[in-house]
Amino acid sequence: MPMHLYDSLKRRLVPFEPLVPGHVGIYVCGPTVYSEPHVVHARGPVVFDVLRRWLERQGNTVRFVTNVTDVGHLTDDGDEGEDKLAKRAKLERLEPMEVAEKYFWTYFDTMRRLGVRRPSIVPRATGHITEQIALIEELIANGLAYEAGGSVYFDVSAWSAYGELSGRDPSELVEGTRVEVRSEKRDPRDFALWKRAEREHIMRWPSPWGEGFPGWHVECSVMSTKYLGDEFDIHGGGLDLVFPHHECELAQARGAGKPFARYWMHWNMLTLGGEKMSKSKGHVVDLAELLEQVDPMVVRFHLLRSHYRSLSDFADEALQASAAGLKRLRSAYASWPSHAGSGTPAEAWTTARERFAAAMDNDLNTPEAIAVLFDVARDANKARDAGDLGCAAAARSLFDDLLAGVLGIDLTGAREQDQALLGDVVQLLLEQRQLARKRRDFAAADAIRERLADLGVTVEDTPDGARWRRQD
RNA sequence: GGCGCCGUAGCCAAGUGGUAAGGCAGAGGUCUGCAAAACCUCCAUGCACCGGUUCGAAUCCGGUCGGCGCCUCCA
Repeated sequence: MPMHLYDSLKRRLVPFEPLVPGHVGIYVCGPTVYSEPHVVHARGPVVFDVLRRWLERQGNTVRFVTNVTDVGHLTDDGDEGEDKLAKRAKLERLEPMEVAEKYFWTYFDTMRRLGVRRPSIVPRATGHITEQIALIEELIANGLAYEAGGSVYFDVSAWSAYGELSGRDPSELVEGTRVEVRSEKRDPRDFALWKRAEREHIMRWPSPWGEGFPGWHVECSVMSTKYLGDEFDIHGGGLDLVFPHHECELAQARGAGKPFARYWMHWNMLTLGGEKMSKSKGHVVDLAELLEQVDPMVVRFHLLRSHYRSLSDFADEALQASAAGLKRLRSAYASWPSHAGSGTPAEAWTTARERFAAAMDNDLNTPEAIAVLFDVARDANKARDAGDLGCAAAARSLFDDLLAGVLGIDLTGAREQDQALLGDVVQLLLEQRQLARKRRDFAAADAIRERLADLGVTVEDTPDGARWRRQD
């Protein structure tokens, strides 16, 4: 039974088969690096990080490409408004590239805290201007784009498939009240591939049509196919990118003769008290602030506790429930022995592993996979209490494998805390022992030293007080 | 106006034709000097509502009500 994924283009669950067996190419639309990351930026990276880990575990080599937009993304709509980077640069009195650098690293540092591994390649729009110009020239040659006043537009009327991804009828798009009319465009539905740079525009490159800058959608068509091939496996993004961004990407790529993505995946929005989090409405949770209050792993765990195609609510109560649940899994894990003395061998959890795999293979159903782990926790605690340490140890390696390895939930953090705690606890015992020595209760003092020695902690009395170390 | 999604216990959240996962919170119990943790038991005769199809529906169809998203920048 192969993995099944929901394909947004086909609008149904389909078996996933990589174009080249054993190799998977994934392209995910990354952020426009012009401001601090919000929680909304975390869902896609976390979900795709898990997808990547799961595919690799099936023996695939995954090339994971996430772009970073650093030019061409305008504040208002596709064709008017200021460039987001340029606007921010003015505000902060920085070079646009400085703005991009700053938020680029903030973004990836934050993602790393959430356990998101670095992409294989992180292409930037400004680094692929020549490729974008080449694609635009090809579209013009194919009769799908035209130049007007130093700008180039995609001719939607010439591409009948336009609307296939978002399920829109191109002829009805005109009816939309908010499709603006701009004189140099032949049709209000047309979108910019290349924009003429006005005199004051600070981000500009030479092109066959004069100085200008690329439209927002072109970069993804170009960079995905450059690094993954004209046809590649998975293209991902937020649900709100389906239209117009992905629709336009698809039209541009196919219009240039590229088969493009074979599977489209879109994650759903985050809500706060039932309302969609929206950057433009200021209704968002700042990630840095949130991470001061909760363990990054709680955020990751909470995101995975709902299916990626469902809404996920970040209300405080919901987040706290995740924190409490994760705490239970971690403390259970910490209570299990790391190596089996005797008892049930590793195949004790075969069924659990199968259930976990079935959930993951079913369109990455992480909530169900997590439910399996809670079942394991309960059963392993029971085994532990019954003295079946082999079974508990096997559960521990299962957690290492699935909770840490596949879902990317860090369990060593708990281990480091345990290490710190060990020191404090030994110190406490030494204080009690010192009190015993003071009242000349040497039997008690010696008992403490011997019991610690049994546990592998050597105590040595020195003129400066007691010292301890682990015997390894 | 067009397209689409959703409505499952106090909260979060799976399940998409075979008789309601899991988590949090809550109640009772075992254990315990008392707690905590852990474990056990309980916690939706019902999945917004009304019809229909079916041997059988939370799941399919129709309608009603309610919430939301996209059609502008957003992940």
